[in-house]
Amino acid sequence: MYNSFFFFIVFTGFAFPDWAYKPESSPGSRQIQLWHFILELLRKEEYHDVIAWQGDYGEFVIKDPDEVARLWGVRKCKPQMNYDKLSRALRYYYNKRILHKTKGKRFTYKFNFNKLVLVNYPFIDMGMAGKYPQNNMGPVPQSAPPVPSGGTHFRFPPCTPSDVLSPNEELRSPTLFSSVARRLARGSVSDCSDGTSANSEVEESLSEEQHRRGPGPDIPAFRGPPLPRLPHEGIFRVYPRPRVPEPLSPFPVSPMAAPSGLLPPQLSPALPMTPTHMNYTPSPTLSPMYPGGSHFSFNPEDMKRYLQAHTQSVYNYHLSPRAFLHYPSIVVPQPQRPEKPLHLPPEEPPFKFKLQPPPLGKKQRERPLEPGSSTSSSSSGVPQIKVEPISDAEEDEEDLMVEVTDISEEEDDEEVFKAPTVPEQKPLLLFYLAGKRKQ
DNA sequence: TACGGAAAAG
DNA sequence: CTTTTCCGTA
Repeated sequence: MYNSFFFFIVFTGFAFPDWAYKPESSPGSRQIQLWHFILELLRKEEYHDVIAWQGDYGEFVIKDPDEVARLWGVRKCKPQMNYDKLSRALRYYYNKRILHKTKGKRFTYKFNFNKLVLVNYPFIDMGMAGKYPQNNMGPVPQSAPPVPSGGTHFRFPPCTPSDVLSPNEELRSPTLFSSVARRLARGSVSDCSDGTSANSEVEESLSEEQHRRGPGPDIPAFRGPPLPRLPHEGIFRVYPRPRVPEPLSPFPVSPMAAPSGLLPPQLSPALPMTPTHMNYTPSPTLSPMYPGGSHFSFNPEDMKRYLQAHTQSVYNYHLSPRAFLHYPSIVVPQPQRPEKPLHLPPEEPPFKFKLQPPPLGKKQRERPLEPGSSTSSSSSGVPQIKVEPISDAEEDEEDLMVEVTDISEEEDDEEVFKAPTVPEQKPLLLFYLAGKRKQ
């Protein structure tokens, strides 16, 4: 049922923005993208002197810009690559929300994903864990996502999502998700593919991982054994039971590994200065995720709350709902509004919005009309709008927004609605969709 | 050092 | 589309 998808997603913290789903290497995938490359370097301790997690959660510092640029150049077969160019590419991620700059800190950028999934789903292996158990010295950067390495793959709990969420709680739209499927096919990956010596370092280590067979504690993330129907599942892994933190893991201690009493403290280290704004944070005892024993416990009520909170946080952290869209059958529960149908009337948004022009890149500004584009229904009709919360001067303005994308038609993204995060326990969210355009 | 426009490339 | 390349501005 759709539930399995949804459940899986929620459960595994699959609510990453779509960019986070691109597999490191998948057949037919495209060229590797910079953000992914950065992630690769970050998870390998051999590059810790060049680039490493540092600072706030999700923050990383490029210690040696020239080297990073060089490596990138090697990977992309662009010998002329330099930090200036690389950084330009990085800046293009700002609007995409993949990254943002940590102002005041030189060469420091921050990934936009952590707050949510990583914080709430510490047991998910995003592939950030190093594969080199030895050598973990130094203080663990809190900036690194909590990634216990090793562990079993997620399994659906004994109860189905429907046990937790009633149908009407779903935010569901068949058309909405229709286009999603095709996106699944999109890959992103890597290899310059020439296999030349040029791809040395990074490539080499990657290859090593990539060619490794069979799931193991050290399996590189992004490549776990595939679960049926979930092409990307390899990206994340769930750790149902406590494990000993891996030395190399960015995190000193895996939240999951700790005894219940320690859980709370351990969850936070990852996000020291960044408030989570969760309406509900699963406690060791309450959280269905908590591996109090060897298995999950699923208290319907808790689960329900958990899921709701999670979903809410997904939006709060502006992880684009697009993430959900990858799964045609998934549905998003409406946070804090369990009993109501999800479709919010566009006319009555739960929040105050400030209309803002879409973060158009120049590309959108000047969009030559395309003759004969059958799919271009969007251009004329629905205006693209981006809504931004009026008030929310948070330290993390961006992260506090709710972002919604409408994909009623094709795939796409850019029409984004943002709603302010509702502090405390207000009902949150969401979104809804409006027109969208094809990119 | 950082940002972002422009245009080109793949 | 994403990234590369170039560049003016702050």
